[in-house]
Amino acid sequence: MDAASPKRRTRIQNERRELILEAALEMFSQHGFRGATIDGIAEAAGMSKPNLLYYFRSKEAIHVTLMQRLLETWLAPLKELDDAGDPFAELSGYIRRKLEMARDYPRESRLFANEILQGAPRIMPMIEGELKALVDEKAAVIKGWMAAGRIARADPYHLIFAIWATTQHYADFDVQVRAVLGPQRGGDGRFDDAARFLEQLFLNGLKL
Amino acid sequence: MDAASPKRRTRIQNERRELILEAALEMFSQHGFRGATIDGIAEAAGMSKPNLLYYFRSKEAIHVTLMQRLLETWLAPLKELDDAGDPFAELSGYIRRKLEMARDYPRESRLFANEILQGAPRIMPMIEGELKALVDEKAAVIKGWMAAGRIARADPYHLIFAIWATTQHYADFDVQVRAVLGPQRGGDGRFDDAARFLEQLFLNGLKL
DNA sequence: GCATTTTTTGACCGATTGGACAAACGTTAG
DNA sequence: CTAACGTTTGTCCAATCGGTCAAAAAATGC
Repeated sequence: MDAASPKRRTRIQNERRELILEAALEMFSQHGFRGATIDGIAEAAGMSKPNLLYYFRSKEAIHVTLMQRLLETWLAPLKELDDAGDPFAELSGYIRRKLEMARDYPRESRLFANEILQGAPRIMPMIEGELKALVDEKAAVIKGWMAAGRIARADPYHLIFAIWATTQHYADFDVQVRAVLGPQRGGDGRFDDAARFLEQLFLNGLKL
Repeated sequence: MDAASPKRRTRIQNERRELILEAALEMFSQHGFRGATIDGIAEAAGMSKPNLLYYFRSKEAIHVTLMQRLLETWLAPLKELDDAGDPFAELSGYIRRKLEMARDYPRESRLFANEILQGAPRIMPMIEGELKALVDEKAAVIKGWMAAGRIARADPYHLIFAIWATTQHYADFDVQVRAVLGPQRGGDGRFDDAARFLEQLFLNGLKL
């Protein structure tokens, strides 16, 4: 069986595949799936198009590999939300981790945003599967905190959406954020300002 | 002078241009600028490609027209924020209007999101001009409310970003929201649930 | 060393892209 | 009715798209 056999890869294969995925992340996150081209990715990766297609059989194969990796990174911060911890500390930590991801991995955030914007044609199963399951689980945790009177009552799903939206905004809408804040305030400090604001908004908003 | 002359248009020209813009909104918002094709837009508008190019000289001309219209609609809700009104009522009204726009004009929201995601290559001047000026003005209004001790102190720019992010999320990430909420909770009621949650979050978050 | 396997490339393919053009077709004012 | 103008289309174009293929070049195992 070919398909089931574990893929043995040479040193060069590992290196070149990383190069390609790095270049593809740049292109897909900026232009979307249809907007990105194999020629463009190949050029950015410093190799010829047939050479790229020697390592990935198609454009979609690159995208699939990228999305699979992405989702693991993506779900990690929410997985850390701990039932047994202090609700405010847990939520505060989650917001901080998500904001750090927007700061350190903006291209991954935009890649994800592009896919969802286009109707999630290639990752719908993962959204309805893994992601929904995890959100259901953590929403129940938050609901537990509310029922125990430890934080104010609010819809836990929409709370999670709000955390996603506000944090990812600083990656997905980065050029707008920087343009509106101007040269001074739009500098490196903008993430610290955002962290302070979001901490206040969510923690105050959930006070009893 | 040709460029400066006011464009006189026949009845048919007005009708067909509207048809094209409607079809283009659908395509651009789903696939981005590069991902959308003239052939696709023409087919969706029910006409041949050369016929479409009789009404718009190029793909970019359609996009520019669409973006110009969009920005007016886009800035309207924030423009209504009234210095003289009650701060909580004003902010609450602004959130409600933005959420209604996400519900009623999701394609416009996604068109805007696509453009910003790609680095705003075609509307950067408007972002740095009109949009920044309006945000500066309204941020000053909010700052005034804070200085007067009418709402809690917080960064007004990041407050506006947070309102944008949370409301537009329900248009831009609609498929994800619906998938996570599931068939029952993801129905028509999701916008009412979102409205209730955001009202609580922001108003509680800004209480003194 | 040599034979085998892996890697790289130039040339090429059919399909699609954005757009040009002239000819044909409709509409309408006089 | 007819001339002028507005509208529509079929055909064509060069460029680019995703992808193939055979052959050359480089690395590797012995």
